[in-house]
Amino acid sequence: MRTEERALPTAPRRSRQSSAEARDKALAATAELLAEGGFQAVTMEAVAARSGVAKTTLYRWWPNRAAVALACVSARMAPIGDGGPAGSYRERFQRQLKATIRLLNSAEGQAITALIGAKQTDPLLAEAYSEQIARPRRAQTRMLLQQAIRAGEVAAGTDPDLFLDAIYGPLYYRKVVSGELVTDAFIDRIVDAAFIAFSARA
Amino acid sequence: MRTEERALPTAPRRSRQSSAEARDKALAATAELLAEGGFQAVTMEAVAARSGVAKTTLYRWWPNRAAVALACVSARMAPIGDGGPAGSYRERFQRQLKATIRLLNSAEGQAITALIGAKQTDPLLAEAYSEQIARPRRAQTRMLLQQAIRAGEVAAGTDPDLFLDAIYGPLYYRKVVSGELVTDAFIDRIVDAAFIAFSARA
Amino acid sequence: MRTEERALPTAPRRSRQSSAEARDKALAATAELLAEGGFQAVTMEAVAARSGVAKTTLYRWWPNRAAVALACVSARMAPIGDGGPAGSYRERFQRQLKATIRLLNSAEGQAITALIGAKQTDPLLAEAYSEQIARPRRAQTRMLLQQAIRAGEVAAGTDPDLFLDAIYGPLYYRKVVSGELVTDAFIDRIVDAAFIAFSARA
Amino acid sequence: MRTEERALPTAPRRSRQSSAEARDKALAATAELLAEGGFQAVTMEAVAARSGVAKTTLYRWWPNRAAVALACVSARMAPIGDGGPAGSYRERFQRQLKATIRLLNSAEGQAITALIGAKQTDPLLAEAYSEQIARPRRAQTRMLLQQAIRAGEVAAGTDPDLFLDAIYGPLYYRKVVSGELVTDAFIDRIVDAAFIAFSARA
DNA sequence: ATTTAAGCGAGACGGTACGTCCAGTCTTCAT
DNA sequence: ATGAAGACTGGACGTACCGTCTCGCTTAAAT
Repeated sequence: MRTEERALPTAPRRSRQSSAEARDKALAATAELLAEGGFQAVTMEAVAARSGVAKTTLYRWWPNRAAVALACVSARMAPIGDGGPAGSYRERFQRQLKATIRLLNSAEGQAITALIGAKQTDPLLAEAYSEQIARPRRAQTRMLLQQAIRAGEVAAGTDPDLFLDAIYGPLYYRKVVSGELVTDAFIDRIVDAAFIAFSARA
Repeated sequence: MRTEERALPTAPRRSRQSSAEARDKALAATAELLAEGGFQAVTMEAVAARSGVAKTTLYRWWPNRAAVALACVSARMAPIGDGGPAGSYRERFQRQLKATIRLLNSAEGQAITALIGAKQTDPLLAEAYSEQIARPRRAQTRMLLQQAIRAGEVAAGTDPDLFLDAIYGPLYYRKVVSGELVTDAFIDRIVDAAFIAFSARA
Repeated sequence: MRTEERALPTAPRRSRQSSAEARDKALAATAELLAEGGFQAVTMEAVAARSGVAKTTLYRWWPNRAAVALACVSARMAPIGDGGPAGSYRERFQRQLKATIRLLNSAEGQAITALIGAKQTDPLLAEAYSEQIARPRRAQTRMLLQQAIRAGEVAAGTDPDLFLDAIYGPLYYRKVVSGELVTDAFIDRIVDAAFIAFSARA
Repeated sequence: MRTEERALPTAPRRSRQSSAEARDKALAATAELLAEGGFQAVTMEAVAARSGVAKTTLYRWWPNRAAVALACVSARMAPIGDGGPAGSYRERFQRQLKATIRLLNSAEGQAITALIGAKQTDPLLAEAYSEQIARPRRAQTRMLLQQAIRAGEVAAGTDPDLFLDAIYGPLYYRKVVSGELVTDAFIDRIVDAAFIAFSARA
């Protein structure tokens, strides 16, 4: 079960009907290319050829291939769940992180890590990633944390970003930096550790 | 992709003087290019032009530009310190992480994060990165952790990789994924949390 | 970088104007562009942007950029003079050719030679050029020649086109084909030669 | 712009073999394209596609499509004849001009007039045209004229360029500027006129 | 002392993709 | 219902690097 679906900050404000059509065709083709060959396969030429949208039009709307891929991922990425209503907040976080790693391991997730990779050398992409991917997801997880704090499972004065980085950090670190497999057991123990360190009684 | 240089095919290795010379010139040029324009500037053409080493020769030793950059960084990166002898192991870890983030924030660090970015879509580079950068550093930090365990500051049964990912994960997460600034206070608190969660008495 | 679509410019100001008004504005803009950057600068996009006339409207009136430039030149080109009343017809022709070469050397003349260039690969433009530029001018010079014939300076049976091509040909040849400078002395001698060859006594 | 291939730097003792091969293939494809669709059809993309030579390589040797077409025409254009040995010099010039107009009316000639057109707005092409097409042909016709002068058919003091422009000018004028048909009779009469105007007795 | 071939510089080559410009067409919307 | 605004497809442009491929040259090792 999902919480209420928040609209992503993508507000397609278009004044031309056909522009939305071209945009949709382009993003659909991008999604196909992502699924087939990953981020590498998302070249402007390929998107243009696949979608029937002229390259000129692609460049009218996005400055480069990373922006296209980002728009595609951002538009299609399922919103983060709240881990369901059942169980403790510790368990809900564990479910949330497991959902996250499943997403990152999917074909769509390959696009996300590729975008994280690409933004290391592209400040504009980094900014766009923050706005469209990182911040919305962080906002959602922060809400769950605040509930956990109100429920007394996490200490009252806990810095939300510190806590969330403490649990999401190891996950992304393994996925993006060290390349080690992220197991459910790893997630359980990382979340356990955070709930110990930031427990109300600590 | 191979880590350092490729093995020469023939056993009777004629140690030609200039091969090492060409390799050194190439890496020196790479270091300059990294400093000047980051990883983006390290193209095979630029390295060849800058170093006076023929492109052919570069490809004889490295399969692509990422491998060259990796060899350069790997050769020049200072080994991780052990945090110095003074103070508790908690403090030594904090010093070690602060040294790490200073490295990542340097010009050389831009190359490292760029390589982490590039390896998201290049499995051979990912493997080479693991071999040359990640594993050696992890081995060093694991030794420090084992000392901390022997000293009783960390619980005896602690999984070293779990503990180390718990402290390095948030650091790299901020640097590579979220892009937020990594402050000394953040490091202190992350390490504090890990020492609480994995303390001997837990 | 923009994530979704780039911002559309605001405040679309639309006001209707008469067709003649649009045509005049377009030709005025064309004249400016011709003066600034020659025929190369006369693109439909540039004329539209400069004049405030929509590209659609330009295409309603002219089939392509060459036609626009031609219309501009044709509308603004001073009619050929008759060399003034004074002197012999030989001298009047010499004055007329000198005026022609001065025109061709002017900024407007650059447009004319560019149009002559463009019509080599554009039959419609070639036809339009003939109608609007070549024929009217030839008609004027033919009248002068007929006067010269009546005055006895040129032989009675002279084919007008042959005579006129004999004097205008070398001028345009130098200007358009060989690129050599056309001096007043060259014109004098070419006209002299024609008057010798086609003199009444020949 | 360079005429044929760009000057190799120093020490061109490198294998010119492969470069000549690519050059030949490119020019052969260009000739086909010229024959099929005229100068318009000679695009770098088309030459590359047709010849199997990479676009990069085309740009290595020629700066733009006009230069390619020029190199093609220049390499394949038959040298001007001397009009054959028989008859008077007047007749030899008439034969020479008739051969010239036949050339200009051929498929190859379309390329020449198109190049003359293109050079109106491309100074580098204009220079290359002069060097490779105009000057060599003028040198040949000037030799014939000098023989005519020595033979007493043309006055001794005649300026060669003036005489030659007087006969070639009307030909090119009709072909390039006015678009009128150039008949054999027209050529005969133009040459007659020049021989009258510049006759030894004049 | 003479081969001999590995390693080298130089750089041309076929390619892929880039990002841009402009052409000419088509749709929408305001007046 | 006209015409300005401007989005669209499409073709070609000229550039940057890629990774591959001869070439000859140099020189150390093995004769």
